[in-house]
Amino acid sequence: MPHTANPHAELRLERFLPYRLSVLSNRISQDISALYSARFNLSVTEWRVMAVLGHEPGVSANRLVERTAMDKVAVSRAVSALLDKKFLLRRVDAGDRRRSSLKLSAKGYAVFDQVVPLALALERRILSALEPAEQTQLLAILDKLEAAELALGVSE
Amino acid sequence: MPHTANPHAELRLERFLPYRLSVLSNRISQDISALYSARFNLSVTEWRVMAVLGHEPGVSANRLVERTAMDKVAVSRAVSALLDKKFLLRRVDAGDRRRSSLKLSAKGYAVFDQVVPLALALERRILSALEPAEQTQLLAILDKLEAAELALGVSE
DNA sequence: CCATAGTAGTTTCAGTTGAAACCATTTGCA
DNA sequence: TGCAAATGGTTTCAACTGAAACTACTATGG
Repeated sequence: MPHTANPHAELRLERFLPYRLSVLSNRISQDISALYSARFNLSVTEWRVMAVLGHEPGVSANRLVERTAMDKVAVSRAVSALLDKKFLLRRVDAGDRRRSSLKLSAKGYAVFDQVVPLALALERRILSALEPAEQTQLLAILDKLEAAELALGVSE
Repeated sequence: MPHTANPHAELRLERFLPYRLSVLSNRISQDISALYSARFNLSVTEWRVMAVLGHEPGVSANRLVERTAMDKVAVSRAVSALLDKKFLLRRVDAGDRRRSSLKLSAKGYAVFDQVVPLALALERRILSALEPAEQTQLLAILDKLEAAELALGVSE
């Protein structure tokens, strides 16, 4: 039975790609943050900073900004919170005294070494919902979307 | 040349699925919101509420919460902002006076009808970075991940 | 050298957010 | 009935956020 045409634009939010990505990614981020937020009293921003420093010790705050896609205010605050918690060491750069070099302290590494396996396990658990072929496809798709998004955005 | 083993856990943020999803989805959300935030003075939350109501007129605030994955405080505020802007009509439910039924006003539909095509065009533009086969794959993968995430989370 | 411009990082301030408390109403059920 | 529990929705309050202003330092061009 044909019905009267809807005179308005059609959009089904639950089929709309950007919306789906946003909801999915927020839910996953929450799951991940549940791994460390309560146990180690870390915010998402703080954890991201630690994650970069665990892999790339000695970088500057500025480089953290590039690597984490967070803004410099957020990074500055995360770094100072982590310094308060003694998870980080800061050394002012001899050559350029505006800049300083950051790395995890022993205490910071202790946390990092506990969180990383949990995070990787959760990632595997999520991926395990997919066939091996789909896992490969997803990675390829993400590469392309990231590249396209950079091209798109140029974010004024 | 073999190097000394890194004694610490290994995590490369830029290869870590949850992180990649989060960055990608935030960038895309920003692109979308650029379509309506300045022009129509809408926040993301407000737009989402309008998007649901454009498709499902007459639902309650509570149902908006289910459908948008936003919390009820956010929905409550978005609804009241949209009422102020005269984009929405509210009618208290006769049967249950705690509840009310919401829909877009003519003014609201005018905005909705302008934004929807822009949003869909952007979605197509993003998907056009992928081969047709990949587009299909992505949708299948999203379905599975969403289902798995629901199973995982149970998000207390 | 000095002055101007640029960069690294921090602080301020004005929103925005969400958890918890709240109010109004309805639903069970003794 | 009538009263405790549940539900729809709003308000409050404290924490979080980002743009813009700021401090400190370095680079550059005259």
